[in-house]
Amino acid sequence: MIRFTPPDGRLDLADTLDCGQAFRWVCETAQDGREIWRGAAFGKALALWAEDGTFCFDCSETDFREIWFDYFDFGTDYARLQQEIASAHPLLKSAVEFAPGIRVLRQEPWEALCSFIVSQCNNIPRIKGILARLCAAFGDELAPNVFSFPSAQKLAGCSPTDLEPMRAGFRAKYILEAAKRTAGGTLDLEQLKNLPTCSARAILCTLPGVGNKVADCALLYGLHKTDCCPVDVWMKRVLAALAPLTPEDLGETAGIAQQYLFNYARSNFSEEKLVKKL
DNA sequence: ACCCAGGAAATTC
DNA sequence: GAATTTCATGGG
Repeated sequence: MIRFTPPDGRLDLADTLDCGQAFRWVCETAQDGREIWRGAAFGKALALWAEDGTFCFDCSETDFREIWFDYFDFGTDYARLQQEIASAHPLLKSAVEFAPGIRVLRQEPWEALCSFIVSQCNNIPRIKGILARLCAAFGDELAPNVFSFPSAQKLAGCSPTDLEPMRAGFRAKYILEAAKRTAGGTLDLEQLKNLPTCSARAILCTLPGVGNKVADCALLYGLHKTDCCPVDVWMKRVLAALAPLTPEDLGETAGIAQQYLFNYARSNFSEEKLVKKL
């Protein structure tokens, strides 16, 4: 078990693991009242919780160093980042102060792409359900009821009928096509890291069912292209309040600013209230 | 029956 | 090119 305190002091498990960037972390309240988060990435399961002002990672030291340190982006100074983001606009300052414990995770590229293909025209509880069923059916059980995300190779071998029980609806065919291209080498997600963001986005958008928004999410959450700023319905509303500021004005970390804004908007305002406030 | 959901793709102006 | 309509599924 590893005890770790982020050098920048920024980490809130609930805000980070359940703010719409990842869909597979689940919280369980233990008998002693601890809130334990369980999940998996890069083929490893993890349980973690807050305790005595620090964080406990139930994993080996090797896994912490090689996987989880980077997954939680602990190498980045979020205190400094937040200062810059907040200075750009009063609304951004409010958004950062509302949930300063959010960090943008460095997830697996393939899982991020699949997850946001599923997110299209869908709601968060159902996105979670579809992905949980997908992983339980085709992933490996790494710990009791904790599964790896199924590889592109594994899913490429599936038929639409195989995916029916996942209840992904019309998105199932998009998953299969993305899996086939990735498994077949036509699409190399790792190599997209080396390309400029706009080139990588253009390649992702050649996938059926992938438009700018899904591509931006895959780039931000899966390839950590922090200049990518996914704009969904909530962001469109918030951006109106930032005008004449645009995502491009937010610079190299626009994607991280976006995460604070998205969370702030969804947590605080009903649609009418937000529109009214603008 | 009706409405919506972290959109995409086609069509129109 | 920007604005719009259509498409598409499961769950409440």
